Amino acid sequence: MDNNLLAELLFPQVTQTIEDLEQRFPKRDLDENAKVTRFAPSPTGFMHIGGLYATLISWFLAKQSGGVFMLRIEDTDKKREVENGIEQIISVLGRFGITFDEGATGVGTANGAYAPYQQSLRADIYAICGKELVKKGYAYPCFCSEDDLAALRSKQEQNKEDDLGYYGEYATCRKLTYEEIKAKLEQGEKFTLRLKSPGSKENSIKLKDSVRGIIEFPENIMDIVLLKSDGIPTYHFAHAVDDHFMRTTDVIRGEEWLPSYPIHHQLFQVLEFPLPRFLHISPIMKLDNGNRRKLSKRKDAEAAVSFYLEEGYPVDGVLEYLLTVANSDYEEWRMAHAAEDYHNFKLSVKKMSVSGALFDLVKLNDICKNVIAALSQEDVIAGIKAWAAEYNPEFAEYLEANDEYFRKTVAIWSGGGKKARKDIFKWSQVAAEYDYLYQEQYNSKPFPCYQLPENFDIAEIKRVVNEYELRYSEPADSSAWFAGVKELAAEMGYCTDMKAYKADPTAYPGSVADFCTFLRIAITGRINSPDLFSIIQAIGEQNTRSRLKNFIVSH
RNA sequence: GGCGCGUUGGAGAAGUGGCUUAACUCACCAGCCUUUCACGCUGGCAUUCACGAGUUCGAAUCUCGUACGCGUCACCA
Repeated sequence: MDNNLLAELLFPQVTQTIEDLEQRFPKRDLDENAKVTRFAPSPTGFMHIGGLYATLISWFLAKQSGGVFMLRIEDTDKKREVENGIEQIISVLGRFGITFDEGATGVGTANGAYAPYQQSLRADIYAICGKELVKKGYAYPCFCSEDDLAALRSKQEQNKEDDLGYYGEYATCRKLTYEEIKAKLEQGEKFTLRLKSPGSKENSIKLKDSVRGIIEFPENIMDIVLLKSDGIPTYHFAHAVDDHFMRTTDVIRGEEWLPSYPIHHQLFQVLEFPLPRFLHISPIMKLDNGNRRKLSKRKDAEAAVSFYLEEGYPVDGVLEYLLTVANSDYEEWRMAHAAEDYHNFKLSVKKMSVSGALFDLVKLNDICKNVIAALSQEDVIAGIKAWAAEYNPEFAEYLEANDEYFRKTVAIWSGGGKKARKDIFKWSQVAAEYDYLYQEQYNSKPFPCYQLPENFDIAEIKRVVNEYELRYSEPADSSAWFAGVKELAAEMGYCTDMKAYKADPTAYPGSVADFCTFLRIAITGRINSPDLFSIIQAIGEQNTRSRLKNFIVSH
């Protein structure tokens, strides 16, 4: 068959050639070490934490090499698409401080010389490449229906074939003559364009993955679909065409793409495109019934990036956690460069792990605690307000109306420095964790929620609280307050000298520490809280008294 | 089932043939500091690197096999 004739029959509207595309999208004028990377999501309205992870790595590698970072939208599956999908991706990434040098900026809009960056807008480009492959004898139209393909599969399953799919002898449409094709087209039959794979299982190909090293595969033999019947390309074809014409130097993507690498390798080969570098990222896993599995969109709330925003995790904390997953020596770097911006960390491809890391929320929390603890009071206030404005309007309203009081309460537990408290790791904790500070004015949560110590009798605790309430008078300052507490504690038999107490704990009902714990429980409802005196001072005498009384009557 | 990837402590991991009696971080435990709560500090936490065999004077590091886990085999990405 004359391939040129077939190409014209299939793509009569296409007049340009790959040569034209090479000129339209010229090679980039960049330093040879500069990396051009991209994030290429489908706009399904869901940003996975793994996607953020991949983005972060791609972004670092591009930026640190003086390269280019792009956003390409892979909207080739209209069924899964979601409204505002593109905007959501851009906005969520923006919240994490990730911006693009070029790429889609919204539906149909873009910034950069290699536009469009939205695959659904690049149909002409794929058609040109498709036509070229037909001319070279590397592609042909396939008229098989879904049913035909299903029948083929079950036949192959019965034959116990190792490879299921459209290939070799099974690829019936390969054998169609020009006349048969023409007749089908004239009857209005739709076709998919398939690769005519020149591969053989006997041959092997090698991938030099940037983190995994050399991986060997048998050559691809599948006649995969290049263009769907609606003319939209499949991922594989779009990847080869776009990453070539966008001049990507490093394809960074999830490990799930590894098995289809032979297809991509072959596509680059038949298209006569030079191969970019590849880096396959291991997935972020979760332990489920003793087994590891990928973080799942359906089962795990923490799989969604929006989760961290809603919960009020500081975005830098999330990013720093992801950095430790990428390069575990990030933590050492962070300790050595406490004040430095994490963007200055040199991300190393060599140090990236090959096996999938378990997502560790506890560690994330620890990192976020440190991030918040290092913040100035003003930044803490701003962080809380910004979070509340978006996710807890009721609390935001309260903060707005009680700004002065709110600032006073924040001063109790924040402010950075060496002795910073590490009570909270996300903004949503503020109202919950410090509910005793906002009880009278903002009742988002029922109070009290007393936590009682295990080794003391409730009657004894009540005795102490009652006595304290009777003697209570507004303290002048912190040391006067504590002196009073000590005096009463001693009077009630409690040991006020910690050293003496430790030497013989059985000689006393408890220590002054225990004594304070009782008061703390009555006033704050919990065993741990910031400095008690500061709290008393913030909430005022009246509230302090009523809480002490309330504790007694409610137990 | 085919193909591919992986397996160092509870978690993330460093380590690529002798410098490792396996770093560092989180978690956990003990203690110290301390006028409460924290913060901080010190110490403990793998006689051993999935298992088996081999190469070597020497192996977590090299080779082979086994087991287990994961991924993938669409007109989805």
